[in-house]
Amino acid sequence: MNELDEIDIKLLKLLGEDSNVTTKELAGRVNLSPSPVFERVKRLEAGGYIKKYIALIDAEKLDYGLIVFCNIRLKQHDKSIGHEFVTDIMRLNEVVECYNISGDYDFLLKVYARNMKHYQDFVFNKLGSVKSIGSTHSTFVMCENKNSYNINI
Amino acid sequence: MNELDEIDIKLLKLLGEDSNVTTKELAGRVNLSPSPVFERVKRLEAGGYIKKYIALIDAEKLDYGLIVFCNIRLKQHDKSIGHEFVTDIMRLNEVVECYNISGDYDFLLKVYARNMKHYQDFVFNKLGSVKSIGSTHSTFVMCENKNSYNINI
DNA sequence: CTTGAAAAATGGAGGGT
DNA sequence: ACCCTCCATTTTTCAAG
Repeated sequence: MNELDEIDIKLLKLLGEDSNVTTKELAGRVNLSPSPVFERVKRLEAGGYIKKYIALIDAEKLDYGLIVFCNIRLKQHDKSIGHEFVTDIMRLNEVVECYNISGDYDFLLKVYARNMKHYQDFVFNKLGSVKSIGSTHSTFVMCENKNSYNINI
Repeated sequence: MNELDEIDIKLLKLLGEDSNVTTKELAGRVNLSPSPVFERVKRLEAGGYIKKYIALIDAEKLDYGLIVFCNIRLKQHDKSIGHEFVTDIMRLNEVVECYNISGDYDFLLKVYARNMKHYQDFVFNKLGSVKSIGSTHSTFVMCENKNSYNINI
């Protein structure tokens, strides 16, 4: 699969906002019949343009109302320490996202916690036992103004 | 809807990772028949535990391979300036996420750009024309090690 | 891309524990 | 209150044109 035309882009946009639409509905939106739309979507899936389909779960409803961005500086910067850090961090289910970043810190984590007490416990007991960590700096989210989960095309 | 039992949590977990599973498949995973599973999922949707279903689009495939976390400090901190900033920022389609945060900066944006040149253009021309912004600080993502998009329960 | 038809999933009725 | 089996309807999926 090489190039996407405008209809493919439109389909990606629509599915990126709501994947529960029927092929029929999608077809109506792009002025085609269901079959070609079905084929296009399958092609977008096979080509890796659509990675997967997920349900978005409301973290607040599950009493995980606190979002924290946790900056992390490693003790050392060789490859094995970095790899060790990532595998350690992957096991922590409070960590939803992990990025290797430029700047003063090495990694940025997005963390979901129930409350401050829970976050404190996370930092002291869970991060505290990850040996590759040098120091951390937490930035607390006061309000999530926008999260589209996808590129806006 | 008040309490979730273990089966509901399991269903949320499964759907949060892959929402393309059939009710039958889900039923097998939680050792129930399709009907009660179907009813539970509908209850989870109606109760707001499942916010929506989306397709995850591969940004790199669409030539948006650069992720930047952009910290923003406002000029002033009254409510109307904050509101003005958020509405201005919402219009920028490079901005995927926007958080009101604690600390040295007021907002944290997650930005998708095609490349450095595009990001430079975004900062100078798009952020540059948002009057409420005082200063910015960009942190570039070198590697996205993990992104589960959902709470890990 | 269209039509059209087989296969499968959804979503509900009715009954049982 | 919760679950099950069964069935009509809708949707998906895949031919052939």
